[in-house]
Amino acid sequence: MTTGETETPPRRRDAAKTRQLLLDSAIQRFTRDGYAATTVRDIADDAGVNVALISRYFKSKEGLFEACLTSSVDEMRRTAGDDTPLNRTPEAIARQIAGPCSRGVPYHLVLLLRSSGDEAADRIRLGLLHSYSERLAAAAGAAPGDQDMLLRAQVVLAAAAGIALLRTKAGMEPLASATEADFVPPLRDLVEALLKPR
Amino acid sequence: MTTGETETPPRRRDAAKTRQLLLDSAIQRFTRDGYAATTVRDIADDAGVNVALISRYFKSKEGLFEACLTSSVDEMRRTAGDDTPLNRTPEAIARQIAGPCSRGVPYHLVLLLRSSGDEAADRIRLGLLHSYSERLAAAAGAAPGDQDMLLRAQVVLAAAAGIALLRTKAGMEPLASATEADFVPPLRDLVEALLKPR
DNA sequence: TTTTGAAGTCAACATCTGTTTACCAGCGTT
DNA sequence: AACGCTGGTAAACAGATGTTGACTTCAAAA
Repeated sequence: MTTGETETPPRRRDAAKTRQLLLDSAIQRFTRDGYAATTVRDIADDAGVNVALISRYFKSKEGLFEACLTSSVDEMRRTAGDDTPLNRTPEAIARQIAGPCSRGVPYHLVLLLRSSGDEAADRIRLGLLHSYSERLAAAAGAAPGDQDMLLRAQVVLAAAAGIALLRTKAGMEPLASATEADFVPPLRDLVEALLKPR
Repeated sequence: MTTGETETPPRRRDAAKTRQLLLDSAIQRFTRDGYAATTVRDIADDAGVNVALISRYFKSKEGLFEACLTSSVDEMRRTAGDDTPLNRTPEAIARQIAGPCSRGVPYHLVLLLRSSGDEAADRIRLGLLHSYSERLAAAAGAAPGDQDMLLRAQVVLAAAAGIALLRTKAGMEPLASATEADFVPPLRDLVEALLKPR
């Protein structure tokens, strides 16, 4: 055989699809390795396209990172979104936090933790974190403007982010290989304790 | 005046002190910006010495990072150390987590979260995280080998790390500028809920 | 079929980054 | 005072990295 691999047909030209391919690869890399440790060549290779296309479609590496954040934020709003607050029992919240760290809320939270030093990216990040924590506070039955409960909601959010990070990165047992079912009971306790009506 | 700044006398020659200067600057940078986003020139400039000294005293950037972790771990063991478990009430634990994020446990935890991709560094990190979580579980009255309680202790640790990270990085209000006193009540609730004897 | 514009590639660029090598300067010893 | 050792500096190197501009190739419109 002439080519080393199982010959993929030369990939029909499609700007939108290529853009999405780059976006997906970038999200994976940025989430796993962080902004600074990821090179545009890594991303392009993962996507199987040429490096120059990153500059073309996203203007720059920072532009690509912003696009990743925006995409992640959108998907987060869609999936973990604006369903009725009544549904958001501690159990349901805990289950979201405990979800698989390869996708879902924990996955997005880890990306949200990544920083590029770019100001626009920081605003996007802050926007989601803040709105999410407000929804969390509301779900706990807090009146709008209840700063104490808002702080507690943000503590929950921060805790979820930290847990997601350590689950994937540190390899600390038994946390690293605990199943979703293992996580729900402690996390339910955590959410209940922090978000209980006062 | 001939020099632009308030003339410091040309810094007496002292290898140990210079080494420590580099270590301090490196810890600050690595903690704030992460491993990949920090350059050895940044560190050297902060310390006011020549870049080449990093290679001399720490062999390489990775060597310096390992030294930072080791130093941080040592100090953590010393300060938040092996005092009698009886003293470690939920209140005391919460107070440690709520401490100033510019030093103390939260500060060290953020550095511990940083990754260089280096295997030796990962071992150091993992070592502390694991031993710390075991002490936490023991303080909660868990029998040795109680995997369930160990998992809960690691959740506490991860939560503390996430909170420390978001406190310093994201600028999310009211969390970012909450005082130590603001943090203690919610964190006491968190610790009690997760580490209560079962 | 020819034309045309967009999709994709290639190679070069300027800069940055970690590291090394050769050199200089202070301080104690003899 | 001369020596030597060690702390410190400067400059250069090789490789990596983000970005750009010219070029090629494909597919649809004319």
